[in-house]
Amino acid sequence: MSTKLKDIAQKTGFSLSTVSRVLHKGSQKVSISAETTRIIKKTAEDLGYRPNIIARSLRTEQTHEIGILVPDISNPFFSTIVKNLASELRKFGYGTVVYDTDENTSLEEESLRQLLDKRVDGLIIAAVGQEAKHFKEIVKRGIPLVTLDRCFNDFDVDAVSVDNVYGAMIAVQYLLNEGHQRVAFIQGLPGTYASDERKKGYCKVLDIAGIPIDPTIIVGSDFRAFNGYIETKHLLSMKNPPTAIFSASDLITLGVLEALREEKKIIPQEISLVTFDDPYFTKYLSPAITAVAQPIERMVEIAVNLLFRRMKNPKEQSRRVLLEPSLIIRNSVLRVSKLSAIININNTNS
Amino acid sequence: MSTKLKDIAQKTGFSLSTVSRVLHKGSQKVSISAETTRIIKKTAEDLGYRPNIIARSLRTEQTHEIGILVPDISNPFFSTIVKNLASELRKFGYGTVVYDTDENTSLEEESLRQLLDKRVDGLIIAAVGQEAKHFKEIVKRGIPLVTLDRCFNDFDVDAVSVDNVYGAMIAVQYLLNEGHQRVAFIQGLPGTYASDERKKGYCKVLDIAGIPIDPTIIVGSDFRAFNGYIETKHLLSMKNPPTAIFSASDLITLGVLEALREEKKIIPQEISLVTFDDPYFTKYLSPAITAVAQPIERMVEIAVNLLFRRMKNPKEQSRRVLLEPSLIIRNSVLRVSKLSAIININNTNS
DNA sequence: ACTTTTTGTGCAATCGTTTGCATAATATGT
DNA sequence: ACATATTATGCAAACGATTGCACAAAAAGT
Repeated sequence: MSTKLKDIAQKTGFSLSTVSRVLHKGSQKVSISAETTRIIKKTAEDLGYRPNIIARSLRTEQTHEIGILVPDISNPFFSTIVKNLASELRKFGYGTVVYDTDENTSLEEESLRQLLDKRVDGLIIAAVGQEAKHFKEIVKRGIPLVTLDRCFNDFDVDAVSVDNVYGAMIAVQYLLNEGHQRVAFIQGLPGTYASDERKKGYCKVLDIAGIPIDPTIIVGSDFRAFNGYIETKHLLSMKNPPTAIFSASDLITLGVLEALREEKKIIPQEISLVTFDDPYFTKYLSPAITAVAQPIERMVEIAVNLLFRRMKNPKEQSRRVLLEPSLIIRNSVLRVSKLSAIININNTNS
Repeated sequence: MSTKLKDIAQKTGFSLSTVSRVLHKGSQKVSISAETTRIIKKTAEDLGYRPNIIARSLRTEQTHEIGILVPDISNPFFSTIVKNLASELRKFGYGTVVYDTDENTSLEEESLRQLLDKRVDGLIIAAVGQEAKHFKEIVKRGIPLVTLDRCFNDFDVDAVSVDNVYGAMIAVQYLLNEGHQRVAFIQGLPGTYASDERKKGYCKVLDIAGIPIDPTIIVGSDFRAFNGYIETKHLLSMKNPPTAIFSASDLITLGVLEALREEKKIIPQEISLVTFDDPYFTKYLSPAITAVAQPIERMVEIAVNLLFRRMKNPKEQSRRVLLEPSLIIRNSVLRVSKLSAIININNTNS
């Protein structure tokens, strides 16, 4: 087996405690002679000592692991988040344990239980829905938790997300200003924070512009590509089809693209498109798609920050950080009339 | 704190050992009365007992965790693999610890060390390059290891991968049969198994077809999108540009698409394109891209199988499984002349 | 009725660390 | 020169589980 403290103790003649104290920087309360330190460190090096973190965790009741819960790791938006989280947390000496909840609340509960069984020191989660009772339980138990991207309305917890209402507003505003009057919205899973907020933004702008909201062109039921596909097919088949589509997420947009290709509709000549999320592939498409970009690196950085703050100071008032998304204008929107009534919105969202 | 065995022992009056034996199905060598079992199970339930897996791991020297190493989790090919691995391993009661090596050998070594520190029970890896000495070390130490996707030439270890040579061959064969004479190859990181094998296949078909290999149109230096972008720009600027591009991976292809869009080249009218890998977005593009698809689910299944077999039987002869990829023909290739010399290849790769 | 086997339970060691407390040796202050 | 402070080290008890061994009681075999 691998070397342990005992081996080093035996070889050097020092006690287990002394060896432990030398090799474990933490406990500086006690002093150790320079010579002893040297000898022990050298011996440890020679023997290729690596601490048994399992034993350490058992004793210290800390794992230095952060649990991460995402709805779908194969979605590039989340895999990018996971990648960034891992590298950010690594800087602070923390590892990550990632679970994919498959946009499924019961799998989410199950995964959460597993993470707790693993005794993670904290959690960063992008929740499936608005069902928060299992998470509230966690927080009550004093386990640091930060929500990322997906927020809870009725749960006061550290959170970071993009301002989804505002993001939807700038997208729809842009479409209207280019002269579109009939803009469809393909939403994600109703009940999820991201989807509902985006819908709010969509409605708000139509309202400001004085365009009546037509519920028949607010469609969609989840965040996957197939949803985008099926709803686009449906929208195109209407007697009075929309001239533009605003899509609630990157995957949905993929489905939209597939349907448009099948139906031989040319973007933007025959239909315009704006999407929420700016996955890496949007800029490679022809035409490139106009998109609402989320500052992922910044979100991740803030999430980690909030988490560590919480870990240091468990009693502190919780904070909710909303970041401003930006509209990246590419070539997927047709200007259908000369500018008439330019509408203007301000980001007055809390 | 959470309930532990001791609490249950105290509450029921039985000893720690008895409680442990009831709650831990494993040790069936000893029998326990049905009544006792009932009482203890009920009490455990009531108290919401959850075993401390850290303590358990310390004692049993098993973590029930499998370490996974991938070069880039934000690449959809690998994030799909990770997702599938996690769900497949979960079926067997194993968790996963995922590390992203960022296509970087020294980060790979570092990650490997971390995984060992975590005492994972086995490893499934997609290695960065052909540098295998750190992995050989692992195998010598008796830790079960399976390589996935990326194989080592000079390292006899359980491995599963697609037949990359064959995959490249069917792709290039198809291009030639559609009448292309000048086919460029944009490779990935030279020295990696995947890239080198695909290049072999490319060369082999040209050889069979009697077309001399032009080293100036074998380009590229890594698996990322920017590589595809820059090399496509370069290929298009040649005095004698290729009529078709065969791209070694999905991300490279994204870069190719970006460059083609910038240069206003229409696919397939002005340039044809076939890509290795069949990431989920290929079918959403217009035109849809012809691609060499890898049977990811099958690869994952086999990798997990090999791993468990190895864990059961450490001495067994190692196996290497090569799966057959398939060409998914879509609309990114132009037929440039009527069929003349149809070439035929057989999958005679070992 | 007396061995032998089976069944049910408990004792105590162990896994590899960390850390509060005790203590010996040395240094410092007066 | 003596009291006190500081420095350097070791002892032993945790952390929460698993498991070989011992042993009593009950069942089975003769």
